[in-house]
Amino acid sequence: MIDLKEKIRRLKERGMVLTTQRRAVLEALQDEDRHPSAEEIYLQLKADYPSLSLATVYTNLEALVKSGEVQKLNLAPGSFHYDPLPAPHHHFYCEKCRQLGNIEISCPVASCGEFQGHRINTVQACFYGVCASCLKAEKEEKS
Amino acid sequence: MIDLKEKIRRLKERGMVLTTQRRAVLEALQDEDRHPSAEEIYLQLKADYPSLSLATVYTNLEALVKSGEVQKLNLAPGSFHYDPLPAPHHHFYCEKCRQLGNIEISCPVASCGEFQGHRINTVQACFYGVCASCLKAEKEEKS
DNA sequence: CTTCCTGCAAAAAGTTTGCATTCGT
DNA sequence: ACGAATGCAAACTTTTTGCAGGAAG
Repeated sequence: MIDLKEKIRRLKERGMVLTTQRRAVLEALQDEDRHPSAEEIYLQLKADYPSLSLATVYTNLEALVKSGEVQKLNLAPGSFHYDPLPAPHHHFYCEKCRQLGNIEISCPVASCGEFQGHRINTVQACFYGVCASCLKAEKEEKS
Repeated sequence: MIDLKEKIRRLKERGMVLTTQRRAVLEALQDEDRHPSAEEIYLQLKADYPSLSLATVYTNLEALVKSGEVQKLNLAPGSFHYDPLPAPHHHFYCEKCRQLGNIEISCPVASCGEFQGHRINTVQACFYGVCASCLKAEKEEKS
């Protein structure tokens, strides 16, 4: 589970200002199973914060990534997605609805350290295909 | 090992024209350990084919991906890389020299089929860090 | 000779940056 | 009040697309 208050505490500790917009971006990233893109976050928040700028969303996401509170995922073609859990874990990308989410799979790959002479900082694994709910919609469409 | 003649045979079988440029792109992708970006391929070929256009490189790469001869990798931030081996395997990306290559690791993850209700088409896993040769250069720099 | 491909230029999409104004503390 | 963040616009990067001319079979 994601502890928003704890994240905010750490940000303040680092001297970061908690603006309305930054808090909103953090709140948009509260669901640990959904990993939206910058644009998705922007569109979602635009309703409640009409003056919000897309550039601000990008700036804040970058700041949160640099602080280690958010993980930037380079898994979907065309755009980055953002994950509120910064620790490496595996993902699934639906090529139909373009949603990126977690997948529960035990892949005993050493995540960090040294390997074959290379220094490993992080790992990203992603499965690509069609998600369960899109498959269901596909089936109903055919019938 | 990559059999260029076999690839060309399959392309012709599909009714694809073998132009000078398409052959050049295929040849630039002969080294199975290097996975260059479109721009890297373009710059490499530009010396031998001065009239070559970057758009042509992109067009050909897309055609080769669609034919199943080349794999498009979405692992490096900012740009796609292209892999002459279309079967899924794991990669390593050096954050310093920005080279993408293979990594020999046995990760017994079912690559395709069904998983947790999702239809899996392909898998991409990538380790991020600093490669052996960059680490070596780093060490020599310090001394 | 017909179809597909090339090269150019323009467009599109995603992301970053500069700067004056505003907000948080 | 001060430094940091916002919002806007412009710039930048990578990739895609439209189209006239050219090459492959």
